Amino acid sequence: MRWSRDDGRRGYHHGNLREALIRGALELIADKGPAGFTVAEAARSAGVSPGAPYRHFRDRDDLMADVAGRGFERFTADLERAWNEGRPDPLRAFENLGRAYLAFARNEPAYYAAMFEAALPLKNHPELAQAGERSFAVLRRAAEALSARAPEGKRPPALMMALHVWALSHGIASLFARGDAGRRSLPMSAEELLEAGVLVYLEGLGLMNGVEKP
Amino acid sequence: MRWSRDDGRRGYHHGNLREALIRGALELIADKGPAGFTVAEAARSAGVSPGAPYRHFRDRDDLMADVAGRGFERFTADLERAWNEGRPDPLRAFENLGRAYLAFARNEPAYYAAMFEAALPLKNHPELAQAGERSFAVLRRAAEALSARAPEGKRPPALMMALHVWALSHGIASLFARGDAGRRSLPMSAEELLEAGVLVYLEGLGLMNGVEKP
DNA sequence: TGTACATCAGTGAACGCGCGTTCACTGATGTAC
DNA sequence: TGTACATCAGTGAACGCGCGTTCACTGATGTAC
Repeated sequence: MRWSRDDGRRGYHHGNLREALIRGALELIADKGPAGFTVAEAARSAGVSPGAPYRHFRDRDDLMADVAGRGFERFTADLERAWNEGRPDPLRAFENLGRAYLAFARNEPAYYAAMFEAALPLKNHPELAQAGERSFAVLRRAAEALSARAPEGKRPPALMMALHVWALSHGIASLFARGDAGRRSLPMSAEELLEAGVLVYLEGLGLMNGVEKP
Repeated sequence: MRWSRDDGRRGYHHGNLREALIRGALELIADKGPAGFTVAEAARSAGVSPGAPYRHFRDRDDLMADVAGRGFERFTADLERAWNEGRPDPLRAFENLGRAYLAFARNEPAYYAAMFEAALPLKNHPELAQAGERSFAVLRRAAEALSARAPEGKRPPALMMALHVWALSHGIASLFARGDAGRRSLPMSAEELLEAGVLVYLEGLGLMNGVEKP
């Protein structure tokens, strides 16, 4: 079965309007935030009439949710790649995970904003809530692997660890690493701040025994 | 000098239109977020014509910045009160500070959103940036007092501590304690999550020596 | 290979709406004498 | 105490604008025969 010709030429009419709208939406969100994105302008940026998007999306929220969902998919993939199943060892893999989190927030501010600042009613978008949980699951699995380094009986709860690291990462990302005008300045890089925080936290959990301190 | 009569009756015309507009703006922001707030609706809620607000505020952003600035003032006051100059002891005072942070985010979601989600260009509102720094200064002073508990030479940098705690608090507040539909659910209270995280973090810094663990 | 038909992506005009902001005005209040 | 005047908060109508969404349509493409 073939969806398009082998030379990559687009299909009939506009072709990939759906994709073009998503790309346009991302640019708008990156420029003006989730609230500044409009269907009309996304249509314009795709060179299409204002009614055309409604062939592909029920309404504005539907388009927004699609963007956020794709964001979570990419986010999950990035986090998985960074965690790399705990290689070379859980601690370093965990640090890579943190860096990947901030890198995503920094490099994909539009996706990040759609995912966390669009305030989409999760009840109306269960598939979006699930996509978000898949991202969190990576963090949680990593926390479990790290927790398992501790002697049995002294293992910190992985769910709590994952929540702490998520909150710290999100806090740093939204206070110091976002692209817009509301960003606060910082006397060090967001990545350094996060890495230092995570190391102190793991130390506090007793998970750094036998690891040289930087 | 008297601004109004002793019986509290408002002055001539509307009287405290400025205050009424701020109150209206807060309700709107609480309901629909900073992006959903409009000057027209704030005027309506104050029972006044749509042009009237422009006697008190240059434009929409000016009103928004005023709300955010007041938010920071209250926030600073709440944090100061919770810190209470480090009484009864720095550790407990620090925990009180964390609780006060979350309490503010939870009880004053409109102020909190205006302060952290309105994406006001801080360059155009230097007095707002300063108000934000005064809030942060409370955290920083508290971190300094805590850091001073460690033996000289082993004292962690207070600025870094303050940034970590701020980021963790903000992350928890915006992921789990905000009032709107985008909130994630949580298997424990946001307060418990923050307190546990801060304790682990302080333990990691070696600031919990001689303190009983819960 | 050619033709008739079905499909459906995109058109473009229109709808009702609410916004931010301006402006000449009005009228309640404060004040100088 | 009374009067004339200055002030300025709030009016209400208007502006230009852009939005989300609908709808009858058109025309390019795919497909059945």
